[in-house]
Amino acid sequence: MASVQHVGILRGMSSKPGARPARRSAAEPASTGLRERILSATRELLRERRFDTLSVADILTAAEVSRASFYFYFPSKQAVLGELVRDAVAQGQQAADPWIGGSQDPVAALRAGVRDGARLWRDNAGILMAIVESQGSDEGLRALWLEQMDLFTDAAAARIESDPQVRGRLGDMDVRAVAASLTWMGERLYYLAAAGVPPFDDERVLVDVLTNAWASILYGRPVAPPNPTPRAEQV
Amino acid sequence: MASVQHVGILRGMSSKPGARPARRSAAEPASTGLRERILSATRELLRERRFDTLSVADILTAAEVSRASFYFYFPSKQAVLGELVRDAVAQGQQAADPWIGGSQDPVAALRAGVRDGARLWRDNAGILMAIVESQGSDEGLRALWLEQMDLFTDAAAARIESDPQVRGRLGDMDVRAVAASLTWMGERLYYLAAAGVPPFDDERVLVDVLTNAWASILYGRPVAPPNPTPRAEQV
DNA sequence: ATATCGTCCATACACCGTGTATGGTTCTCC
DNA sequence: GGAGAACCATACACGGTGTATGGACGATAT
Repeated sequence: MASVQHVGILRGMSSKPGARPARRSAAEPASTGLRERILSATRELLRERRFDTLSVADILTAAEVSRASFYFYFPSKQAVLGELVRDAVAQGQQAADPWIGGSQDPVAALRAGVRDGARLWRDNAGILMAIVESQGSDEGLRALWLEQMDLFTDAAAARIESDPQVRGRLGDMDVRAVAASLTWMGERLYYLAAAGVPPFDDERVLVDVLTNAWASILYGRPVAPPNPTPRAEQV
Repeated sequence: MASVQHVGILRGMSSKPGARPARRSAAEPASTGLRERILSATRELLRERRFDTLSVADILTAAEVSRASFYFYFPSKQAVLGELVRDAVAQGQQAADPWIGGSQDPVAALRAGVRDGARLWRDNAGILMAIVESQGSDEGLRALWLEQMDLFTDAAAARIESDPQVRGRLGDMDVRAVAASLTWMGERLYYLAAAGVPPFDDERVLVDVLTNAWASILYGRPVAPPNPTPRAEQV
């Protein structure tokens, strides 16, 4: 029944009905475009509340926008979230694929990538948690998220393919599948960290574990954390 | 605002208001207890529909039960799901922790455990998908799921601790964290498989990848799939 | 046998959230 | 000075949830 519509959501995100705002004569330097107001109000609300506890009415109040205006710019609450997600992911796109530049030590580069991911999630916790949680309720958001994860997977898979060492280690295993599993493991752990679930709420633990997993699977070596808190010295 | 209530959900699941049903004089051998009817009707509906597209009204129709009766047995739709989840997990509890009995080859045992997990998810796809997806909307279900995952994590952590080989390999890494990451990676991949997301919708790929991940992280060795479809021979 | 309790049903209702519709205002640009 | 863009207030239809209310029937207790 609820199946093939919803295409509008992805569209609705970039459709700007008009370009220039106007009104509010002289008074109230309150703001620029309502559209932006809605976006940032939502972003702000998401910092303290879960997406599903948020009603359009809440956003309306926070953004000081009328109901009619809201629905003029966005087809739904979900569309707003969709745009926020795209923004967040795009913003941290370079942080996207692990081992960015060809650093000398691949594991160190890997760790840096993982850490970037952690920061991205920390800075956009509410938004990213929201879309992960909306997987079950909204077709459009589900598709959007799968799409984003696919990008990450592509990057990882390409990296794996390009490294004969790693590629060989994986034998006749499905490379894309391995890449995808790594991506999704990250997604899950970052989410749990954002949700405050121990032990992942400790960023150091999170990064260690994730880095170790990637390194073990790809390079076959366990990773001693580079900054051992329990054990001092030894830079 | 929505914070500290909801304790009732976990309670509500096991509270059987009465024990023996009665009514329906002679006609309609239709059924036994309404409670069971509700449960299995929901289970059945979940086989084709996502939980959030399900209304109590739908369940009512499917179970041929009145609204009043429903709320007599369950405080909410979520409570029904909660009970279904408990049942499902308990049913496959033995399949719960990987490497069950002390099989000779630890990796083979691991693979068997992973496969059991896959089956559990296949048999209860709708229910398990539902609870994963409800993480964002319901406090009670979130707690329930975290609790279940904790059980799995406990089992894995205990196993790790008991094996000096593995324990040593992990160095000064947080063992529970590693165990938890393995658990959650599984949760994610099983979920994606159930949702039909490639490449995990292929059970063989799923099992291979997961087994390889566990083996790589714990035993430091990549795993060649035991039943290579691409390459024949070599039992 | 009658009271009462537990199981169940039908129906109705209060409440809240969503998305749409209507009609009106003010500003800009042609 | 008229068209139209960018807004606002309000109201409403719709659908879902959870809570009555009132009543029927069978079982058990008195």
